[in-house]
Amino acid sequence: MELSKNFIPGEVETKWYQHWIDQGYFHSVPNDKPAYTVVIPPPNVTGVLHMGHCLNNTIQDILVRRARMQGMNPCWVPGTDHASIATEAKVVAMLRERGIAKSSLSREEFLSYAWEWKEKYGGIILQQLRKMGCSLDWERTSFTMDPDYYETVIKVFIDLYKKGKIYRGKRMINWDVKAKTALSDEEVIHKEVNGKMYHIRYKLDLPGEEFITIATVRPETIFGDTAICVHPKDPRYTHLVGKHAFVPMINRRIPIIADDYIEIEFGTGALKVTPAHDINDFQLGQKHGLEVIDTMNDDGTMNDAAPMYIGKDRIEVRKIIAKDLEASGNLVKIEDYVNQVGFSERTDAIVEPRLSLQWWVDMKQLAAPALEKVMSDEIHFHPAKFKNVYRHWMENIKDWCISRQLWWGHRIPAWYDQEGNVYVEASLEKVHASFPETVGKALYQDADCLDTWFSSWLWPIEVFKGMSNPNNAEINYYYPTSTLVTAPEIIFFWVARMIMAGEEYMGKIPFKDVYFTGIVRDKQGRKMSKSLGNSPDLLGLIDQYGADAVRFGIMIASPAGNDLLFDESTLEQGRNFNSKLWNATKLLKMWEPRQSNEGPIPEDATFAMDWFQAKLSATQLEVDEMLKTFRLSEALKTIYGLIWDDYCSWYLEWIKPGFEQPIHAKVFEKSIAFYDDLLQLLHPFMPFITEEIHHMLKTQTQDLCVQELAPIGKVDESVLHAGVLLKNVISTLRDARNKNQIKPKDAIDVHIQSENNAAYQTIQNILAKQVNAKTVAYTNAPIGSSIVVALEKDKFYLVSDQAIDTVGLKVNLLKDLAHQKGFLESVEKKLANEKFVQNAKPEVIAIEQKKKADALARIQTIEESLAQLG
RNA sequence: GGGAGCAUAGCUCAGUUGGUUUAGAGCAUCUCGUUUACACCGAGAGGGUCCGCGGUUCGAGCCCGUGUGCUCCCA
Repeated sequence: MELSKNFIPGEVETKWYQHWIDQGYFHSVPNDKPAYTVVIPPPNVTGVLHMGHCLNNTIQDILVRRARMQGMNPCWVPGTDHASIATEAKVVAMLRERGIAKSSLSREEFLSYAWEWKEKYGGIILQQLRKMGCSLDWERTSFTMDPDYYETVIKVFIDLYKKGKIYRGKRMINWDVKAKTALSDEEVIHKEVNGKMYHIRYKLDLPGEEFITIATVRPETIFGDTAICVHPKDPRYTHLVGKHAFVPMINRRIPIIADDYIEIEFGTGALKVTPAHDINDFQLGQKHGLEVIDTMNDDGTMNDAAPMYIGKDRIEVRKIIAKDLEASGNLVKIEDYVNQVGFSERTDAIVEPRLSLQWWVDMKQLAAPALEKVMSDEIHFHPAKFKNVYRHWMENIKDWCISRQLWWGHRIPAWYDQEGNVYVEASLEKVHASFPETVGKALYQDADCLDTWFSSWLWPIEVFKGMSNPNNAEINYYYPTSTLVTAPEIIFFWVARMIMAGEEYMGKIPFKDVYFTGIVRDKQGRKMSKSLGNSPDLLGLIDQYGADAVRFGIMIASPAGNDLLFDESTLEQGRNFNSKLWNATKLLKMWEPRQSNEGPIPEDATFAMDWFQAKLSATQLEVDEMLKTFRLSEALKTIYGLIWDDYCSWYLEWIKPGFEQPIHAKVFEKSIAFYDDLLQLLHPFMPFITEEIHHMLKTQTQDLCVQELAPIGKVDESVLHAGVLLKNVISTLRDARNKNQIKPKDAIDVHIQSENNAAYQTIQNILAKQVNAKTVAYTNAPIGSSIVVALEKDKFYLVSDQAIDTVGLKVNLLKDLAHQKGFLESVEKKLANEKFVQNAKPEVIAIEQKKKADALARIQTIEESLAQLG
């Protein structure tokens, strides 16, 4: 069979993915094997695959495929999140394009559009995950608004309400003026913005023309001012405390109060207090019993509290009012000022602090056990540094605002009567049943939906119907899940809350390990974003390089716990690795028909096989340890080196028969077996090409995907050391050839001067092949007119037809000598230090003494070689 | 303002309880090479006052203090 020049991924990927699905390899049912459960962080139902998903899901797939090979019963559950704000925003935008305003639709009409849209576009992302090779159990695909999931969310709301952990209250919330909804603190992104600081003077209610000047970045909110506050010890203002001033333009009279919250140095030292529009002012207002005047509508425009600007957007008003204040003589000055402004994560609108009646979860009690589980390492965080972040947040936890003024989501199960009484039940019928006094009354349901995360926090439980069908066989088998792989950005949104829900509703942690991936950034370290246009098209990259290469590229550049600087060159490296694997296959296939059973296995081939076996076992152990500790990138690097360097560059060259010569059948079979082991080791990282080659090597009884790992063999350390020696000799002699400009084609004669010839005899054929030597001989005395090379205590004389560059040789030897002498000196100094000899452990001293002996021997060898050069 | 983390080769990173040859890998760079697996390749080389300063120790990339720079989280 003639193989194509290079590996062509496209067809192979489609073929194997379909085959794996057809065989049902990814579908899990409870059995007597240990479960390895992973629930996907559900992407937004409207989402498309980006680099972050690629990293995150590649990692999950590696863990899941590895578990499958380890004989566990892996179950990786796919699904999507209804993502209320993001999805509703997309549907609104879609409707607007069709000329339909959301406000013209009833709730039911809007939701039918939303569902239609979800059915059409939702889940594209799940298709894309197949392209990457993810071994998800598609029969378990879940959605946070599936009927039983929906009921569960409602049930949890009612339960927490009845336990007194959910309440309704008027609080300052973050208001998204574009989406017209409340946001949780976590949904607000603070950015530095270049703004202005306006100094505005307020006329005092005193005889004469006296003023007090305040500094603010938000002059448009002056209509909501209900006090001016100064520091009680600020000598500039003490005489004014208790007096009054007038708000410019509307001339409303407000008190001047004192509070040590004020920073004397900041601005003018006098603060305008606007309780309706600033969280700190609100608290100050509460403390001092100030009035709250809301000056804005829910879309961010001014209301009738700001009579001259009604209906104008607050940002626009900021510019206009500056001019108007100037005209009225109240504007003292404007300075440039950089401040932090909150933006909505979803709509990027500037968030307005707003006083509003919302639903809240009391977090204090929920947080305590969830904190403990992580601090005690019952749940392991990888990397552990995130424990600090988690603790800090949990210890300062604030109540969770869970109502959103949206239609797409789980509608809050609360009904109100005309008197404003609240009845919380799953349906109107149940309200009537539980509260007979409501029968016959006009009740209306809360119009709001719940925060998306109020459903996501039940994900590891409800994908197995753990709430809607408690104690079913699946939840009992799969829960707690094994590993959660997610971004550190959602540690509070999601991870912390899942732990709380797990404790509250299952009495158990939801997962044992949490692996936090890095954030994917571009080469310059910038976050990937639509606006920067630095987010590559993932499917395009898969087409270009192949899914395996993309997986390789993203994993090799992804150190545990660090951000990943995405650079297409690592994908190239992945593609090159594909080629390497492909070419090694070609070589083996070329040898296949040349097998021979005649005679014993050559001694050098035996050595090569023993050595690679030892190397393979040693590396398998290493990789095992790395994967256990989630050092995936390191594991991949190690496997990469094992295949490319040890197997291809060394092993295959060592056993390679001469031109058109036969290969011993036993050696061939062993080489195929080694290669298959390597493919298996690599499979979780690069599933497609490994499965393909696995089947090319020979007729297989089993797919690689489900092949269990064989126990790891014993590591023969002495063979390993012999291999290191051989490699060193080869490299050293090749270097000498290079430095002396001996052409690769010119064969040389090698004479070895060693006290241990036996060590070289088994490997001399390999040595000859690798350094292109006609002969390898042993000697007790220097060989004239040769190139001398020293390695440890042994000397090698290379005889060639080429002229010898004795000058160059000498330079190198002298350099080496200087290095060795310097080293010897440092060792001797250490050994001469009495305190060292007294305090250091005996092993350490022994090592130092060996270092000294080795260095002395080496110096002697070099000096002899130099003497011979004359 | 509060908290956390990071600083090792041009780049991205390893470096496990302080001692395992005066620091390792991959990529990039340079030199040589088209010898039937592979130029998406092979062989080889160069490249680092381990951020500065101070301390503990017989001994510090690793521990302590301090300074500087960067990143993230919270307000």
